[in-house]
Amino acid sequence: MSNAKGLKGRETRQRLLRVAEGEFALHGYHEAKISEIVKKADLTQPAFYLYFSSKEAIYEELVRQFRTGIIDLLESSRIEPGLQQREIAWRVAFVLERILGFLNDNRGLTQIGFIQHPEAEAIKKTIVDIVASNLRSEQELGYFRKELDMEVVAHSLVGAIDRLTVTQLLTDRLSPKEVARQIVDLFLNGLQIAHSPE
Amino acid sequence: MSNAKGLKGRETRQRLLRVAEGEFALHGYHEAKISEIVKKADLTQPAFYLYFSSKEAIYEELVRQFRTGIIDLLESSRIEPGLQQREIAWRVAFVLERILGFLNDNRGLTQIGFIQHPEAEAIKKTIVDIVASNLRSEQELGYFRKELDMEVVAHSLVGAIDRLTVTQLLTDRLSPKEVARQIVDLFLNGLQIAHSPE
Amino acid sequence: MSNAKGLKGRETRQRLLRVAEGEFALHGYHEAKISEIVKKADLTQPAFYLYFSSKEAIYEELVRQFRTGIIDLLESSRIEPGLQQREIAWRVAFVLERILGFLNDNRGLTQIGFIQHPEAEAIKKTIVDIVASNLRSEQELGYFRKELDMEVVAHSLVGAIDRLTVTQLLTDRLSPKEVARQIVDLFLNGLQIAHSPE
Amino acid sequence: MSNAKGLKGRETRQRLLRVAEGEFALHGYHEAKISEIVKKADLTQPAFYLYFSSKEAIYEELVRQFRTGIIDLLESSRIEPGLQQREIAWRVAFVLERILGFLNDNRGLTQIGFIQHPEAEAIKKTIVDIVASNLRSEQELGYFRKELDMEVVAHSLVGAIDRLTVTQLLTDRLSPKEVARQIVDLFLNGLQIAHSPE
DNA sequence: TATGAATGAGGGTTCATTCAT
DNA sequence: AATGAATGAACCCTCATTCAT
Repeated sequence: MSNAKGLKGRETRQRLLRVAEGEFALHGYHEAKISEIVKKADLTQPAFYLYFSSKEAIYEELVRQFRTGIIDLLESSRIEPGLQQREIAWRVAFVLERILGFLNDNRGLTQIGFIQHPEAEAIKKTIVDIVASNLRSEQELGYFRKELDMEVVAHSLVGAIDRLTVTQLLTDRLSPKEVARQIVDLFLNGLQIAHSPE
Repeated sequence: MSNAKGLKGRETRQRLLRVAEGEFALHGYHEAKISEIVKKADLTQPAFYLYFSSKEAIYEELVRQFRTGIIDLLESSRIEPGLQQREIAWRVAFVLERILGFLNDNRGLTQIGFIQHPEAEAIKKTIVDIVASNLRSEQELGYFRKELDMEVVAHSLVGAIDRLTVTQLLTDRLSPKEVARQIVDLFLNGLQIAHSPE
Repeated sequence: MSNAKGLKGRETRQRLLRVAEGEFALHGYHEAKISEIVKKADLTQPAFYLYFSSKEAIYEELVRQFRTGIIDLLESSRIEPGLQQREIAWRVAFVLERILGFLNDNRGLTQIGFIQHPEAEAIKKTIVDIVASNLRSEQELGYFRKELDMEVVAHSLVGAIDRLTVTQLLTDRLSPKEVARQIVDLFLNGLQIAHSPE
Repeated sequence: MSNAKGLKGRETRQRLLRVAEGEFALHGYHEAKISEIVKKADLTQPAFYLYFSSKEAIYEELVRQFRTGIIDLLESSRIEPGLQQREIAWRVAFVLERILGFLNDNRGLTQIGFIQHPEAEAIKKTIVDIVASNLRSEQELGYFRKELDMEVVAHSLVGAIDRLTVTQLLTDRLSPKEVARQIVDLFLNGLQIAHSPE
């Protein structure tokens, strides 16, 4: 329950977090068992409660780790104004790649905080807000079509990220860079062949 | 376990299914309690087992209802070839609207079979396959850009549907028709203002 | 609960008894399920209670059938006095064969009333009493050795019958006649080669 | 499930085994309740599952204890060849007394493993095999009558042991020694007064 | 004579959590 | 910093039995 200051204590705590991450990611909150976590961490059940006050507490801590990570990333990725039209694609792709890279590098946390936890909804909402705000800036600068509702677009983007993360990234089918490229191409240019509006 | 033939039996069974749908949708599989389901259905626990062999069995039946519904819908929505370029948007929007309408009309089932059940992943994959196959037909007919990987596009589309369903549809913010319109506009035309390719 | 007088009723009752005999014999009292009995008798559960007041009631009735049968048999088999020494073996073998024949012809009842029911102990005790009484008569007439405790002998005899019934009779390895012959030979003459007591 | 290593744990485990032995012996498998066992062992139900994985598991362990005990006893009791005719009776009586002593000293286990468990049949078969093999040796050495089927004799002997254990031993009517003496006398010499075969 | 529908009572088992050391 | 031992609180499920028709 205390943050146990000694070195050994800190290590044990980390071990529990890492094992728990794996178990939660794999089985979900309910099917993940404290008994299994401590066994894999080479500890007894009471020891668990030396470091975390409850099963929920460690789960929440993992969610917090995810949220902090992703939010920090997004905050530091605001696209500065004043870009040229053609630079935008590059810039957006770059930000997207960083996000996907983060998800890819933190698969357990992603599974927990981006997919299964009830709060995933809230986290996604936060992302959507940031993205939508970015998009609106560009829109006002005349880069994007005026008639689009940028909140809907942002939700769609997050949806695409979600699905492609689960099906391509976490299954090692595509790299973050490749996924980013395809999303950007699709979202910027759409499906249809541009028909010269004469 | 048996399908109890009389009229009353059938009604009771339906009542259990409807109540269970609500409970599972609201609380998820584990937090949903048989005791609560039967209480809301005005029955005792043993009565439950007259109609379903286990908690899992009724959950699976609900998932099956969802899958059957959505798959049937998709199968009957294949876009026939030979459309004009500008008809496509209409047609796609129409199909999309039907899908969103189904999700909207079956909120409990959607929550269970499209979001929370492990098999949701498989169901989405099936949808993706059908959609991708449709898209590739159009692509070969020259309507869509050759350089797009239609599987990735299909995943993105499903992701967008997923997110917009949860955030707009199930929260009564937008109607199926409106969501469909926006998705189609975004996916067909993209974000950027078409720059006349001189 | 009533003895249901009509013909059809009597038939149904018999069917239930026969099916129950099989189920109880095969699975024992607790593992035998009313649901299974009625299913095999092509009836519904409430119908069962038209003929028997409870699960225990039908079980007891079967035990009663067994006890009545075997006791009647024994009562009618008292060995009349005045036999010659060498006739005794024949006579005893005959009685034994009848008993074994009864057990063999009523396998289900035997399993229930002779092996598994708590009252089997009492039934065996009754048999032992009758047999011991018979044996003591012969003993007093000078046919059997004076130093033997006939109650112990009777218990041993019943034990032999028990085991040989289960292992030889009910498995169709030996016939009642053959089992009777061997038991009589063993119990009358013993294992050892008679050493002429010079 | 685990063998809980500390001293206290081992004691608790033994307590559970002893209490369970009594309950199973008295009521049989189905009527014996875990709730009653733990109450008599001064524990709560979950504690039971610290030591045994299920109700069946502890029952099986008791059966195993019985089987191991009796088989070990029998294995160490093979009658060595080369005995004089008149020593045989002594020797057989001694072995029998040991067996009956074991049954007498382990009444709960005997009830469970020798009487009520389905496997009792198999255990008895094992005993019969060992006994029959012993008997056949003596028979070949000319001590016992050639015309006897020793398997049948062995079954009869086990039957006698069974019945006399239940009716005399477990009811404190006769001692193991006395029961052994009577069985040996009966089985070796038979009922009839040896008629000098002149 | 029989059935469709339902229930009361109880049983085994699991799991997060705590006490005492 | 950690463990052996134990528990409170639930939950799913089964089965004999009954009600109403």
